[in-house]
Amino acid sequence: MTPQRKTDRRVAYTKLALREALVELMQGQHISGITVKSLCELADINRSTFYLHYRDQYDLLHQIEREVLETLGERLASKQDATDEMFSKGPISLEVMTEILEYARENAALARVLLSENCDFAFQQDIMELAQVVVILPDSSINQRMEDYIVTYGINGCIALAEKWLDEGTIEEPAQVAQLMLQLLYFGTTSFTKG
Amino acid sequence: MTPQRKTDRRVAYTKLALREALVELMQGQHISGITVKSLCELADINRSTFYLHYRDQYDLLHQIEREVLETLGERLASKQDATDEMFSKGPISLEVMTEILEYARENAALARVLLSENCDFAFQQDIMELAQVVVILPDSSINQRMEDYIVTYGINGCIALAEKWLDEGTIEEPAQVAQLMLQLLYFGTTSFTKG
DNA sequence: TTGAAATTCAACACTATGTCCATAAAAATA
DNA sequence: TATTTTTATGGACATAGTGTTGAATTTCAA
Repeated sequence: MTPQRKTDRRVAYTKLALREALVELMQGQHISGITVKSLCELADINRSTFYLHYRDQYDLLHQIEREVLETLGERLASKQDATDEMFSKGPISLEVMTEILEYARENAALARVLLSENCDFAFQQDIMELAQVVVILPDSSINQRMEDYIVTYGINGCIALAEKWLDEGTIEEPAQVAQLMLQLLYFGTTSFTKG
Repeated sequence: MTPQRKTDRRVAYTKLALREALVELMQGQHISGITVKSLCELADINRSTFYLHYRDQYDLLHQIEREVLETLGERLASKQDATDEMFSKGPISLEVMTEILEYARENAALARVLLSENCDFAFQQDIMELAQVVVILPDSSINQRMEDYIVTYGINGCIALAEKWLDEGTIEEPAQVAQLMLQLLYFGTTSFTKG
């Protein structure tokens, strides 16, 4: 009987080292420009060992992405339960957006890389889907095409804002940034204009 | 006396062929994953000839980018003269935004590639700087950090919207899309809500 | 038509790839 | 602790792209 084999310490270390190496290298270049050799040299892992676990650098990246989404999903689940009663199908709540930004801050280096242009996967969309972002108010009078444009606008604006926030060291509090995002999303820039 | 040597037809053809090959390949993959060899095979140009004109694939891309910015800049110059009197330092005008989108539509394949994630250069920022985007109204009461966040949000939202518009075949008219962008920028999503 | 310029072609050393196998090291288990 | 299983290492291999070179060829402009 082999009751769910525990993960070998060596495997755990190998994966951890390669993960950290990838995040470090992706701070400076796009995933498709990163060689398996450079990854292994930085991680001090034999190149043969790499191929024992991953197909290529994309495979490694995707596995990291999957893990992040899973972890974040679990964190959001509890928060969303609380707000589901109020907004069964409404715009994203301040609580959920704040929770996402708090998670991003706690894993800043990783989050920066995954949101950056050095990441080829459509990771951003996944995050926002996870957050059940419904940008448009339910009683809108516009058609589907317009709505899609507006969602695209809002999601990408928020992601770019988050990336800038991370790049500059997350000076503001997550709740503050979440507040800014939602205000921009719903009321635009003129809501910041001096009366 | 060599009075501005005319460009050799052969050189012109070589550059054109390589340009088109790059745009085609970049529809499917990131610039850093494109090999010089594949470029030359698609363009049916000898690899030695490539190196006669460009250092690598990035060099080729940057030259294209420079050319596009120059051409667009000239087109915007005339439009901006007209609006400069009204908004010496205000938000981007509907005319300028429309002009940008018209140019993008006329060069859709190229524009899609340059705005996509397959392009590593910060091409988007350059375009918006060229358009002298001032997102915030001049009499705003917020500080510099907030203003920067808001500009980032707006620019990236607009670019993502434009990219989607291009990807789907530029069904709407440029003026229509420009109108949508400015409304989102200034008044947010709630301005689309049914009264 | 002729000289100049651009392109082609073959060859070069160099580097990364993905795979393989034998060996060594470490972990899990009896 | 001793043994077995698993994992990591190191070397070798053919393959493919890189950037450069020099000679031959083609095309252009005048």
